Amino acid sequence: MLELRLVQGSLLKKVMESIKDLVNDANFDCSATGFSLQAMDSSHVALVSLLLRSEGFEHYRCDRNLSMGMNLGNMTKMLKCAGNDDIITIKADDGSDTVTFMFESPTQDKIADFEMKLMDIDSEHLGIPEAEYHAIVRMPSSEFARICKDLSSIGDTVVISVTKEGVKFSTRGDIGTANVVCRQNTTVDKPEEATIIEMNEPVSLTFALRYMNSFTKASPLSSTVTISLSSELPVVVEYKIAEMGYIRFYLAPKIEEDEEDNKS
Amino acid sequence: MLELRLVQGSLLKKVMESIKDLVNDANFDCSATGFSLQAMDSSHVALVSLLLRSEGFEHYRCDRNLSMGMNLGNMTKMLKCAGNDDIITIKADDGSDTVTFMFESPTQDKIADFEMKLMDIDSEHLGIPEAEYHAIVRMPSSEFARICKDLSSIGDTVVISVTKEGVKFSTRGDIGTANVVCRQNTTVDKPEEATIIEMNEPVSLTFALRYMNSFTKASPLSSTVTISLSSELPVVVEYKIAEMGYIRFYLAPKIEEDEEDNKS
DNA sequence: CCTTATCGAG
DNA sequence: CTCGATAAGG
Repeated sequence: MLELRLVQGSLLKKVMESIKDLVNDANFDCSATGFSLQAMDSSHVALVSLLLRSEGFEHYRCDRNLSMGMNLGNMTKMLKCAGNDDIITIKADDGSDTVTFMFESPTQDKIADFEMKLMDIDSEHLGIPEAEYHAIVRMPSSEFARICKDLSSIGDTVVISVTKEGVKFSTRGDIGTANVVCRQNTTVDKPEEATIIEMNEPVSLTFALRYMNSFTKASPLSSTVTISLSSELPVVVEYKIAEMGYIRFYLAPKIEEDEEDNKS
Repeated sequence: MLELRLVQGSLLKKVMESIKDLVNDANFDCSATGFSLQAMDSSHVALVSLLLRSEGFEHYRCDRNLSMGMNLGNMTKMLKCAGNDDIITIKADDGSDTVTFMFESPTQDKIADFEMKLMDIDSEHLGIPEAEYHAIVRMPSSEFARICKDLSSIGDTVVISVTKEGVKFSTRGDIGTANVVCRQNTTVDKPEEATIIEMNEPVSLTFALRYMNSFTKASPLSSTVTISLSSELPVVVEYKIAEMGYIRFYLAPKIEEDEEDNKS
């Protein structure tokens, strides 16, 4: 028996909006710890890792670990039927091949339940080792989204280079080149507007903008984004989910032929 | 000679927006009582009935009964040329095969007239008998619209079931099922937010969501909608038009094979 | 937060 | 051309 009651239902709606374009089907894993998902994108290039901790739910009952295979498109359709300030409850009976989403309007006058078929999905659950990163950049999520969108109108890939002074996003395309530099800046009115760079070692890595632009769909979940970079490691783009956990996107850097001199 | 002056011209614009997708051509009937229309939708499944009483017009002159066949698409095009707070006057000379729409801006700085050709349309004017309904539900029109839209992302038909406690809207589709229950609720701040159920007998009927979603295009005309249901009778979905009349949509229930036991 | 208007995609 | 999604206003 599973029953998870999330008062701020819009969180789940936003989570789905941010991964449904990347992943078609995935297993949601439910344990005493929380509600989580780990999945490769459909072209097996990027990885999504979601955690919603049990403490973030108003009510969290999960009698035994459960892995529920869902079609994220269908799940998104159903969640779109929830109002933005509805309370969402996820329910599943043991051994059932369906999951039920219940939406309660704030006034309790309207109660909806949507039942969705579950599916069997093979998935290797990858252990993701904690790693030391050469550089960690924290910046406003909207600014990162804007930069990725802007650069993708010029080129297909972005080179992210971090030095003590700042982080540079560069691209190159048929019509020209573009560089956007964000200086470290901690002297802002609001902490979420800061750009903070923790750097042990300069790093410069190339990524496909197509994926970056997918990741930025999670921007509504958090006002800041954290980008963790190490040479030869996948970049981690993380959006914290207030009081609950995070959504993290992993993407391997491109090894560019004309950047051999970046290798040490 | 016909001359109808409607100060709140936006009413007529909204009326046209709410029926132009359902009906292509129709006769507008003009008498001392008012300006009215009755028409089957193009697939002869639903029926629209509009009444704008003469008292609702600032000036209403209709020397003799007149039936004017109009192409509603063309009429809508012309009405779109009226500002939302323009005064609209409908004019027709006796025996003329045209109708003129005159739009006056509130400041009288701009006066437009659009002349449209009339057409001959056969139409059996159906007498719609007043009926006793098993159940009448009044609820916010926006809520009804939202429910029909949400359910149509899951299935094609909606089962509307009324009990004393509330009204339930249900559907079923490939990806799962959905039920939305609205409880009777009269204790709200504003009367137009209430959900009121008058029920003589429980009723459960099935309708095509495609038509329901067409009907809800009339939501801007009224903050509440009234749904009148009886087994074996067409449902009536009514939007009152303040001070003037109503627009009513009639739709026959589907007789579902697997619901034979609903028949008494 | 809901409604409406404008824009972009299929 | 219709629709959905987004952005602005109430």
